[in-house]
Amino acid sequence: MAKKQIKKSYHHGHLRDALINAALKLIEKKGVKGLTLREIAKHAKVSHSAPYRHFKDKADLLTAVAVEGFETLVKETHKRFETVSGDPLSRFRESGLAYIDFAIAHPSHFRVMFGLGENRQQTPPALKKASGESFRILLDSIMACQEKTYIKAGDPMELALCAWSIVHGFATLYIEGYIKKYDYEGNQRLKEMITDNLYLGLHIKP
Amino acid sequence: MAKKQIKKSYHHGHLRDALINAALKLIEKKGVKGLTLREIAKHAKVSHSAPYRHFKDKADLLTAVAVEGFETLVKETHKRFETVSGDPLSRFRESGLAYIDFAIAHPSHFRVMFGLGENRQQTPPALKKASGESFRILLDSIMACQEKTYIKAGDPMELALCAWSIVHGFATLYIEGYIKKYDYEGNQRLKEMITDNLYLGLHIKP
DNA sequence: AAAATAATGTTGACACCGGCAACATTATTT
DNA sequence: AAATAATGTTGCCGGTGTCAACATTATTTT
Repeated sequence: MAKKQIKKSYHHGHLRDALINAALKLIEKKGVKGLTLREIAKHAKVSHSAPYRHFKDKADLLTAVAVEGFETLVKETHKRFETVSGDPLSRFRESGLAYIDFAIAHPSHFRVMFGLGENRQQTPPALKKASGESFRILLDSIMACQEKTYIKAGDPMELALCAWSIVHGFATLYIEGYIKKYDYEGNQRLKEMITDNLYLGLHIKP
Repeated sequence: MAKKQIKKSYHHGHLRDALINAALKLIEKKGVKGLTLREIAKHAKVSHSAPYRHFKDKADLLTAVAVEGFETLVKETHKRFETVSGDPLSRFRESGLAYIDFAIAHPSHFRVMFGLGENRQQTPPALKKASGESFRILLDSIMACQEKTYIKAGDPMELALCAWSIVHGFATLYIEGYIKKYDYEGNQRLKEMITDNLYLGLHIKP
């Protein structure tokens, strides 16, 4: 509720969040490549050097944006769980579809979430945590499915990795333009086919 | 064979290729992000503006690098086909493993091959063609498998997309550091598990 | 063969970018 | 009230992509 302050003071008050939001807006509009620290600062109505009081450098800001992405992905996935039966298999399936839909809805944001690697020595802890929580959803639903023998036995970690791979691969190929021949309904079908093929691979009973 | 010329002339002779090679070397060493047009030119012993006689801009050069990547991927896949039985199922499997191994062996190059999308209006024709030839391998082996009823019936295009998705997703997640807990042998196992899970999804007979 | 033209490479400039240091202003602690 | 920390600004630096103007060489035309 400390949001509607009249901005008159020298200090901004919520600059860190404002910068992340500005970055998000600019990313959606102009993509990651054209994203500039100075333009972000300008949008937050602050000088070009101000961001350095809140972020070590540009990559650090982008890491925060990526974290934000994983967090909203988790939120949206949970929201979609409520629109579907409590059956663990339905949840498993829904988590994959939510992942793909998120990527398609926010391609640039999605790229930031995964396009930071770039010879990085190691993943920043905040990012590791956020992405881990997203992965956790997949892992949990797989284990729940295993308990009901919907999914074959085996290291759930590895099975989850397989599941993640297929939805991530599809999402990536889609937003990079390698899957285009199908209109929206066609893609809807494709998405389902992907999860179905995966299920066949992990299923016990058809 | 026109390669061993004494370089003394004002004109370079093979500058286009030289630039692509220089870019490849620099990409392997310093990653995509740190890649600079001026440094590429310097490595090719040419002024910072010379590349513009052969490429429209930096993105155009990177597109050429991406094309080169798909071409060598195709070559390496064919090479590996010779190390394996002529059975279409073995070839199908080998094409997936070759894809993953290529990405792991040349992560930066792989990123260039897929990291250009970035709100691109449409894929450049040369890139579309090169990537299409790579996809063609997958498509052909799937159709060959279908003829022998190794793989279930259905639009081979969609099945190939599923196969591509899973290996591409795994490769991407691996090089971005999201799959790290396993040493090399472990990953070998994982790679095989991925293709195996995929096969179970596409198989007719176990 | 000479001249005209095209292709290819160089130099120098421009605006912009990320990042840093030095300084200004405001919050917080002592 | 004074000292200190936090936060924001200004000005600068080297480096980058790109372009225009110019230089040199290759190719085509006459």
